[in-house]
Amino acid sequence: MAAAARDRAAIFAALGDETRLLLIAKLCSGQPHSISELTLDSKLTRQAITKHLRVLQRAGIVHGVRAGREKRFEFDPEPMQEIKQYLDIVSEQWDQALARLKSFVED
Amino acid sequence: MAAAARDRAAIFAALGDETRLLLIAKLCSGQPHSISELTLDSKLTRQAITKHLRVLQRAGIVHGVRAGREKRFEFDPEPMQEIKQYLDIVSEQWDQALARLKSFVED
DNA sequence: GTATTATGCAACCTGGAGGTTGCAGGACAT
DNA sequence: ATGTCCTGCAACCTCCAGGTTGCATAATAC
Repeated sequence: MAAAARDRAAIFAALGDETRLLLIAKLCSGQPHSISELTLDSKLTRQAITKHLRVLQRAGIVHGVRAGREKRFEFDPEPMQEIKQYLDIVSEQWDQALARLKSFVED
Repeated sequence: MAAAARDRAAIFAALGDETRLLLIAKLCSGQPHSISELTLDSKLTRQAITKHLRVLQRAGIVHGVRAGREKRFEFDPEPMQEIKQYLDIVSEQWDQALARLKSFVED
């Protein structure tokens, strides 16, 4: 279950695009949105939005559900939790390093 | 101070590479490392590592300090804190959305 | 049945990310 | 003073991310 470095890098990479962050902002508010709806809020083509959604889906951040002739995408919180844990670990290591440095100086 | 979406995307993009995550892992443990030292742990060229360090530096995650003939890089925690806050906001929005859905169903 | 709407697929283009090699220059040891 | 070590710069290569256009197809509306 403990995601490998590759997986984390993939999640970060999926978040490393402004358009995709905007898509996440829309989808994490609860309501699923179809591709066409998401395209309306953007200056890009429907195909571009589709590709961005695929990137997010491959990272596990969203998933699509067929609903008749349209495909609704909804948010998936697990990957964000995963990298949040990772950021916590890094911060903790850094804080411990600072603490060691401080106690060394005070000796 | 409140980072724009572009800045966050840049930070995420900088973290979206396995090699750079490894560099961060080394540097967040406290001790600064020179480019040559960091190259030894990798299968890549010194130039490749240099480029990765520049990407991290442009995102504000590390900074380099000249020390004689070598340049030591050290970790910088602010950007990670920044995106951690962002992830908290997204999670909170999602939780609130779930809560609204739950209370709606229970009516 | 026909028109419209939502999506999928494929080809294509462009720029930049990631990587290498080669050379030049500053700093250190002896 | 000379050789060695660490770094910077520049040119180059390859490949894929991001974006577009055009056409095909399934589902809804009328």
